[in-house]
Amino acid sequence: MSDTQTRDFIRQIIHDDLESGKHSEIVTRFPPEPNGYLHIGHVMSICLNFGVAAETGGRTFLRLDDTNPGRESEEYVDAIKRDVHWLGFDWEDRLTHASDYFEQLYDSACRLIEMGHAYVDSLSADQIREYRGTLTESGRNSPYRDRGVAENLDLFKRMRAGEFADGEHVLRAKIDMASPNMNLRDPALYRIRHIPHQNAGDEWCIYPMYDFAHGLSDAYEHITHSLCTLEFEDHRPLYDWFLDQLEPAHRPRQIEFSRLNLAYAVTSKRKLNALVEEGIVSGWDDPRMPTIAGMRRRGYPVAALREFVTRAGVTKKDKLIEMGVMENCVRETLGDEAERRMAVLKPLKVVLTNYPENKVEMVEAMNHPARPELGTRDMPFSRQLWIEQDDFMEDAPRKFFRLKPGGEVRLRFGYIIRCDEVIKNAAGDVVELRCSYDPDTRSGTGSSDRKVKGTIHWVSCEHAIDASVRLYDRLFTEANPNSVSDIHGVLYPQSLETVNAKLEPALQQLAAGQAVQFERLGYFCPDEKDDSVDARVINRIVTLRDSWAKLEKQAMQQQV
RNA sequence: UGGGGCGUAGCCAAGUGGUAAGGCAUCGGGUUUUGAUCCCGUGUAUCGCAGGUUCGAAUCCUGCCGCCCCAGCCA
Repeated sequence: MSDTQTRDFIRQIIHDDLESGKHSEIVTRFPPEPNGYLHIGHVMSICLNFGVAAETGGRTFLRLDDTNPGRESEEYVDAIKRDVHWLGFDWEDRLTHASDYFEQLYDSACRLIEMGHAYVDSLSADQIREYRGTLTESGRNSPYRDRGVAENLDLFKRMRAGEFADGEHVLRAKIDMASPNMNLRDPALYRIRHIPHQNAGDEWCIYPMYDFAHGLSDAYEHITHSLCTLEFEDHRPLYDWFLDQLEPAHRPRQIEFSRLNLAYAVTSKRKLNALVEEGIVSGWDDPRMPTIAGMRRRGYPVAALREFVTRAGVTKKDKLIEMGVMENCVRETLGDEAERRMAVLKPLKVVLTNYPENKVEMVEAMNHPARPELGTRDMPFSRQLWIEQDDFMEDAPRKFFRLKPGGEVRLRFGYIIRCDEVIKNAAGDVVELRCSYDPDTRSGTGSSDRKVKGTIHWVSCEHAIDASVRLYDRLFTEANPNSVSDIHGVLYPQSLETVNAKLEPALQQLAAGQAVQFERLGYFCPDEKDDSVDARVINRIVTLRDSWAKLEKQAMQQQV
């Protein structure tokens, strides 16, 4: 990053620390708890932590913050590693766990006891809550607060040895029960949990709390800048308190930034988990989920995600970013990269009455209008074609320049056709169009320059491939579902629509994870789990921008 | 009614005492065999409000208002 560019406030601090010589190398860490899948909010943190280190030639640790074995699991550890890698970041040999430091943490706790800064409390959880006071009233000292050093040390050792049941005792820091900052009212340091740990096995039955473990882990790893979200801001005095008391060789600095919230998406782990548990979505990687796994399966490119968090910025202001920003990032990267193909999502049959019965000709179609080097492909053209239902309207408004009775339209890369007859079923639905084509208008030939207002996409019936296409939309009707206590009331029932689509033959070769643009519709890619050569299952990543749909919507609103 | 943080256009966001960048959205227009892309143009922002300091304030001071976070043996 050049000096003339503006830096966010964290990069500014880091820049200053390098310039002043406070640090010669920047070391950061991304510290997820393995109790759920990573989501869009984590993308921000990952890009920030790995980004600032990479930009300054520093290093970043991927540290699994696994201090609460009751809700952590191997599955989440694996998913986290996969997701960070997929985003393009490499921790090399710096994959660590808070649990790697349990022994050192235990020693530090003993030292705190020896210094008279920690004690074993034997109050119950409920009693501790009572003694803590409220936001406006100070707390009271526990009757066990003045136990002697020897007794505390003995009890703590016996806690570790497994002599007590869960909840019988807890190790607490001795700070200030009258502090206006609740975090300083003798916070818990260790609790007893007789359950095995995903990484440490059953070596321990006492586990450190986040506040105690986090800052010290940062110190052990020589982290220079410990970046976290705003809700930890009033933990910083506690973070610093541990460093002040224990004086580790390296002193990290905690800096807080605001979380990134995406409109119409939840990032609360509890709510994400509920969506999965209750079967509202198919899993953590459901393409509608704002999880990294979900977005990957949906087909969002890494470059788009990284661009998105860059556009969101790093500040301390609460933010709720419009879905359109994300969609645009996806469109921009895919617009450049994705080859074009044709597919019909909601088919309507067109018969070209003046086209020979058994004739098939190949028309040449460009793979990318702005990148001729990507070449062309041949598409079969024949008497019976599928077109999009939305591309025909019986009583069309003046500005509708697609097919209408008596009207003309160009078939992309093919001929101009005219709609002569509309066939309906008994219910009055349009089931087929009889059209005639103009043989002089074949695309690319000398006489093909006759102009018509509209161009529509099509697929030859005889050659079409059937596919199940999943059309995704937002999961919620509420812009900020994070703020809603019961998400069930704000679920969007149409978040998934599956259609039986018709694909052009070249799509047979579409590989897993390969995104293409279906012309005039949007960007699509095969589903990484459900797609197969025999039964294609394709996800819609995002629609194309659609100014016609916008006009229609405005017209509707004006009528109301 | 304790403590901490934040308030610049619809959504993000620069700006750090010298007269409000940029992006996305919006709205016009042009090009176009994707109503896409691309290209042009488009914003009376009382810089949360009110006072004060100053030749000069989004930037400094005071008071107020609004929003977010904290009373887990969660992170």
